[in-house]
Amino acid sequence: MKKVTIADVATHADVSHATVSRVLNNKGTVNPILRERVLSAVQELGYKPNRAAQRLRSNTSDIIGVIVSDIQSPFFVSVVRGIEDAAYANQMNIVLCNADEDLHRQQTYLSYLQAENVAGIIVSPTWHMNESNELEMFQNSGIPIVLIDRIVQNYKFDTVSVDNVDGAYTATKHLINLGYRDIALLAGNLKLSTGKGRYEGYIKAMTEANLPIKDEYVMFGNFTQEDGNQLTKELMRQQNPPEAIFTSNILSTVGTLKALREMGLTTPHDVALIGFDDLPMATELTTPLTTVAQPNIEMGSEAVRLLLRRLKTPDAPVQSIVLRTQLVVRESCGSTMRRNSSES
Amino acid sequence: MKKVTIADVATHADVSHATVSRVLNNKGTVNPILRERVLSAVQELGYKPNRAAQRLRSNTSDIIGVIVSDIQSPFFVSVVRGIEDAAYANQMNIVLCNADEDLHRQQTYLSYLQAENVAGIIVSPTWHMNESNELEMFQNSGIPIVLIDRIVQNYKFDTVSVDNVDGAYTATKHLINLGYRDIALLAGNLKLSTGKGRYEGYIKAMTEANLPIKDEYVMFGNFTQEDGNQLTKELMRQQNPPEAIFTSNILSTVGTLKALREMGLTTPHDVALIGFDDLPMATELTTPLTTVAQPNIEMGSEAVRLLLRRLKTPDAPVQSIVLRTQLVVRESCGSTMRRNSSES
DNA sequence: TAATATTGAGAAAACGATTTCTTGAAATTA
DNA sequence: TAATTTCAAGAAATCGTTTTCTCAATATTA
Repeated sequence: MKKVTIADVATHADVSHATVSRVLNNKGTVNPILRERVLSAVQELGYKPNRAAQRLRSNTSDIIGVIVSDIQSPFFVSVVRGIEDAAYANQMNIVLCNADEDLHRQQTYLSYLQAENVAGIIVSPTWHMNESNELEMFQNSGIPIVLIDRIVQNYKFDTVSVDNVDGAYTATKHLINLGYRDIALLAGNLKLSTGKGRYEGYIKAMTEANLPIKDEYVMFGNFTQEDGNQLTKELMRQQNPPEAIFTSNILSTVGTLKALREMGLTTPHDVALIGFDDLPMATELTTPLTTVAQPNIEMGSEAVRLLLRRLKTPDAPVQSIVLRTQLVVRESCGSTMRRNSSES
Repeated sequence: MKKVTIADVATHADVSHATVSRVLNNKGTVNPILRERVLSAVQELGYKPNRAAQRLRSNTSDIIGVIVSDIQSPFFVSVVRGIEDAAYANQMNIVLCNADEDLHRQQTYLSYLQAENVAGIIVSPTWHMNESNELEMFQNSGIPIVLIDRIVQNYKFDTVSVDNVDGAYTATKHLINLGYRDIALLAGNLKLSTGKGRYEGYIKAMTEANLPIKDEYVMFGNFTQEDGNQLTKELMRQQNPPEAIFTSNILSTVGTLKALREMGLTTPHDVALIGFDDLPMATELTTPLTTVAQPNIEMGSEAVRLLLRRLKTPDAPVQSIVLRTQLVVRESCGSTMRRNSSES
């Protein structure tokens, strides 16, 4: 019931508590006999050092704060998995915070983590970010920050991201190669590095192929399932609906899938579909989904690696890791353009 | 750069640090003028109380430890979401630990959380549990534990679970009502309350309908996707494969879905399928999946509620909350038994 | 053997808060 | 006005560690 402290161990082993500390931390030298006494006293009493006291004294923490903008997104789920595994492997723990795409909530968590004096923070900031400068206070706070997935430029933080332009380019190009010309983009918020990069990749592929970029085919949402659903319906209800859709994040893709089903449309028959970021169930869908897959787990572990590196060498130059995406061809784009057959 | 402490605020406001503390915690009485001075000093210096110091002194924590056995399971993802939301609403934070169905890892985390002196722990224990008594030390440790989803009987902890027997009974009954007789069960480990309860519900429904329980139709796995995949293949390769399968957890269901696809079988044509626990993508699958849905989010929030209750009233009687499941009929069981037509 | 170096371990300081103790001043009462 | 109560705020203790300081005992060197 009562908390057992280092003093209890000391009296039980008949030494000073300084000696107990020395034994436990392998600092200094201590007589093997006393060491043995201490060790068995620790064992006997089930002593566990109080982390709060340790943290207060040594001013270090083994906690990594993780702030994601949507804890339920399959993308973040696997990123967090990657972080957790890497953290555990390095005897660190994570406190998981779900900002839920809410700036105020993100602020609350950042402030909390700072007061908590965590070792570092891995954050995928909400898209409201640029409007103010919440991360400012961390610039010189001594608490290192690693940005993951969503990068904001204004700060000198280590970052882990994916080559969004290239991924989107690859996706769009894939559609073009299959013969599609009227290709729609479900874009994300351009304030987001991901939204911006994927938009640019789309533009690049289209212009390179001399295809017109039509305003009515480029829909901007906020990377949510609801937006994906809504915008897809708008898209497909137009007089000339697109032949293909590139949904530029996973939640939009899910929204699109649901919208198409609700409208009684199928892929690739009625419209081709390629998504950004893979889905565990992608192979089991009505039509197995073609996507540009991200190395989610790896993103997580890389973020931890960067964080640990910075903790070890605080003055190392800022590092930005850009991982590559991978095109995973399944069936939702067909093997060639189907427009003619579908219009027959 | 330098950490700003209460002493800094005190000198800046030209008061003692006791006064600063009083202002910040609204304890005792303090002259409005000084209060104002303190408040603006806090503002000016950007002072944030050091949590480690607070925790050490007051011996309280606002952290809830959460240990799940698989951070990537859609089930736990939404449970955690429920926990996170409820925690945030009560100014508490969660540190998320993924035991990954590994007893040693679970132990490490439990020990960590205890040393960390968290306010309480919500845990869904791994199925290796009964073999030893890891939770023993928490019996009188003053750190309340809430068991969620998987219940172990030996301890006097508050629990949140689902009526597994009833849910499985409902699922099996649903299949029986549709005319299926050769109904297979993908059971989980019987050491797990969930595995056991769902097994019992199946048995109950079968015996009640006077249907034989055939050994070759009851497969035991460990609630993993791999087991689901493997066992389904064994099941369907038998001379007389079942007409219907009840997969008793979400990961088995996913495994089964993949197995069926790999074998070129479809639901409900070749075999009917009903799962336990719903899936976000259930409606978008090749055949929309019929399931017994669990109130995942609610389970999470209830667990937090129980924890907070116990923190407030440590001696309240142990409470066990049992939530109900809900049958969600979609298409994977067909609208009636198809055996005859499929054999034509 | 005397002088110095090394070692071992207790005493005490420090980390940054909260809370109790204490005291001087102001306010109330007789 | 003197005695007593109330109040406001500083001084000091406390939480449980880690680490520095200190000093006695032993080992090493000349």
